[in-house]
Amino acid sequence: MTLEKEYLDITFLKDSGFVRKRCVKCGKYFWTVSERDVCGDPPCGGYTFIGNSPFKRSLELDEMREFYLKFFEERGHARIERYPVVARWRDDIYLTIASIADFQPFVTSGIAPPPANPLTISQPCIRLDDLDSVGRTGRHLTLFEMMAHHAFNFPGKEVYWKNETVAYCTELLEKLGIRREEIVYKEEPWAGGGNAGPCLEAIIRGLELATLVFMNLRADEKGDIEIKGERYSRMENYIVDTGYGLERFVWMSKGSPTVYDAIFGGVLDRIFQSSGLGYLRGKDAREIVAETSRLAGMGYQQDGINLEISRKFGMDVEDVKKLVEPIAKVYSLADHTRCLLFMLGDGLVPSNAGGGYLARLIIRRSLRLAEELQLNLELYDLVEMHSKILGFKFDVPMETIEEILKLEKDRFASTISKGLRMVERTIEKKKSLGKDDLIEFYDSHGIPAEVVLRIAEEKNVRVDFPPDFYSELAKRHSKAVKEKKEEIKLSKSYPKTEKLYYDNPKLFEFSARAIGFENGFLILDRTAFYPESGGQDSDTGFIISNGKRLRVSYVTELGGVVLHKIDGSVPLGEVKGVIDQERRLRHMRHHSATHVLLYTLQKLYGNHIWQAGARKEADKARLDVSHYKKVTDEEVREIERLANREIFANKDIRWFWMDRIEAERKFGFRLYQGGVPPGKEIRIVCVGDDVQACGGTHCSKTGEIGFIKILSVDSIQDGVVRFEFAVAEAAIEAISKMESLLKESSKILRVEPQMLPKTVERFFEEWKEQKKEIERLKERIAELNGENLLRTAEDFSGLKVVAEVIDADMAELQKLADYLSRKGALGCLMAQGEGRVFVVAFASGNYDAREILREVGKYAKGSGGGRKELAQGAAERLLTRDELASIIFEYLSRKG
RNA sequence: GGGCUCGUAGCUCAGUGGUAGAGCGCCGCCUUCGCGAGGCGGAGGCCGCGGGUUCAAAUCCCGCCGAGUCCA
Repeated sequence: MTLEKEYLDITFLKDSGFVRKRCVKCGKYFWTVSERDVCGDPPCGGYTFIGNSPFKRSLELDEMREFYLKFFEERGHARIERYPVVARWRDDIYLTIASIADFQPFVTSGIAPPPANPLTISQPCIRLDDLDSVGRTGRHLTLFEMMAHHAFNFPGKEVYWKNETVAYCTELLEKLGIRREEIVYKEEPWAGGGNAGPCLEAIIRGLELATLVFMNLRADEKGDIEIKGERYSRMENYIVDTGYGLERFVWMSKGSPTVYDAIFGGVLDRIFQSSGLGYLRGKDAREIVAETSRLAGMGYQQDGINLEISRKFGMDVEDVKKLVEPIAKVYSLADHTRCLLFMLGDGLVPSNAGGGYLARLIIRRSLRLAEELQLNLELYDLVEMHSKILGFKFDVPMETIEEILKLEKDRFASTISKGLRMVERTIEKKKSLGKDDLIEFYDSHGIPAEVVLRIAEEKNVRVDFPPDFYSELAKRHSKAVKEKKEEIKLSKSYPKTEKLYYDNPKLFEFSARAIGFENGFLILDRTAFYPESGGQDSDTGFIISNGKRLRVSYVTELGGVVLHKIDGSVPLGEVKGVIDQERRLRHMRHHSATHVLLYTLQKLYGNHIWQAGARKEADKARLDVSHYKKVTDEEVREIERLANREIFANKDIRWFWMDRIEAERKFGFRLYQGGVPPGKEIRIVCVGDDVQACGGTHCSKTGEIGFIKILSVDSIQDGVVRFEFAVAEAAIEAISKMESLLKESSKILRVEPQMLPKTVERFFEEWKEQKKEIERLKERIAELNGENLLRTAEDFSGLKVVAEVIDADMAELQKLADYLSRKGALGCLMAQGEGRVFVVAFASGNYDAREILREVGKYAKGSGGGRKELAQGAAERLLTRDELASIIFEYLSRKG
């Protein structure tokens, strides 16, 4: 089955004079009221709006945004605030890539209701897939605002569907001054993120301004609809998912050469001025840039564009490049710095891994662009300018953004200078470079290939850029197959377990009915056992059934059903549950303390601090947070002090259920530190002044936490700091442990604990001093012994031959042998060691110490090796002096 | 989340199983009226930590800690 007939029942189109046609060039279907026979979507047509806008008047970003949102507000849509560009509510993407991403997965799947229905929003989105095209094509942006209206339809409760959507779009475009004859609706099935559906693209003068998706399919291996090679089946609910490109509307309204000229005016001026490229703003340059946009819009690649331009304007291709490339860099930089404003402003912290890497990637590209343009400004100056022009409010203050950018600049500079040294050394050593070197420099050390090539050229080493560089690189990163976690499967379906711990976390005994028992897991109708979730370890305890006590060792949850792991088996019927109170109380204290600590960190450092992970156990807890700097020891003490203040203030801890939309409106996204829970109602936990969505068990006053002790602070990756801490008894235990370490150590050194640092330092210094002294003495002993041995050495045709069994360790033997060989002697020494016999042999001239050692080894059952002058090894049997001597003389006479 | 690279003197780094090195910096002496430069000499190392293999490990293997980097 195909989606074809999905387009035929849009009566609005027919009623409004639109006719379905098949493009004579690409063969795809489109709707139009005009006589045209091509769809006009590149490459079946090109941009015809540059320098010739179909709009009534030109609009700025905020004018266009407001026009759009107001248009839909007036037509019954609720205006929704934008979501962050950092998609913390998703575990499958790092960045918000579309307006619909705001509502996935819970709203689109029907688990949670939409914040309003229908709604309209202008959602900033970041897409880095076409990073290389940004600045070059005239239309690609890393960050853009997707204006949208959404309607979520459920069986028996339809808001509106295809007709209304297309009607709205048509009306909106006409209100902006676009004549109906200009509008093309092209049929193009859409798929993405596990959903799909029919879609109409609104194309005006060659530019796709809007995409109207009618999402009514979900990915399904057994589905009967195939789109782009994947199979789908129909969903019960169906969603209007539109996307109107704010920047494209503004572009078209102005008819400027590129989208960048339309939206970055002031910033572009500033970059051109500060980089000495002002001359590229002339009229000729504008015409050439406009032409590159048209060509890129037609699908031409960079080389093709340059060639066409050179033909059309009668220029040399190299001259075209010299003109076009710097301009593309200016555009990219303007784009990237705006993207950074949103990334950093919404709290993304640069990192070497995870989502933060995307921020670092953009920062480093920007720094490189700035350098290539010899920009006389800091990145921050541009970011700040974007901020002032946009007038958006961000979570993270501009001072923090400035500091982050400064730190990242320094970091990048040190990486590059380290890299340059490394490349120079390698060239020095190898005198040549190959493909593998280039790949390793980039992949392991972050040095771009063009930088390596430049240095190689300076050093007069010829290196060719391997054509398969990127494919080779990709090969190195080919994905490893992910191991799937083993999941517990239940044979029957059970009603959701009633969770008693939500209301009363201090309920430690309860009665319930056993309604299932599978694979060692007991299922109850209600329970006070807390299943492992939200980073909090599960409870343990007992189930009492028919007077028998059965241990509960682990508790987990599967789709709302709580599973109790039981040693033994339980018959169905009435049971009593008893929870390990001490363990649970520790979990509760650690959980409440985690909230206190996070709150403290956010207060101290700012809103870029987000929970990046957490774990609460009985003995300790840990909290990972995003932060762009290392935390100093002084800061740790301050954090500890402030967190304990919150505890000593004995503030109330409260929890309640709340409508999620209301909660989001009231508290914002900062609620979702531990992730976004599903459902219409969410549980809100207030620990003092901290508010979070949380399903965990908590104390009723912060004072119950007792006190908090931070045990360690580590950086688990750039931009993520891990705090390990303990509270109350667990803290006392941890402190006792450290205390006993101190006591034990001071007992060994026989000093008071407060003297430990000084004493340890003294001992360490003395130890080093004495080690050196011993070394010197051994040297001296070796010399003295060596002199003696030389005096008693036997003579073999003028050669002094030494063969002795002495009392020494390996180090002494070696020094002795070294001395003797330097004096021109030859021979072998043996000494009884622990469990084996040490042997050294030494020689000079034509003789080889290794051969002597081998001869001795034959008799003494030993092995070893070394250099020609000095060899060492070990043997099983200690030989006598005479035995040794005869082996050596035999060797000497054989050698001649 | 996955891959790769690196932890050796204060700093930058050599060192492919056999006595731990270089350059810079530091200290002393010579030279100079003094400084710089030069010459000579010297101090400075748990070779990241813990196991293992081996007669022998900075070097090979495993684990941990730390730093860097690329990809998603």
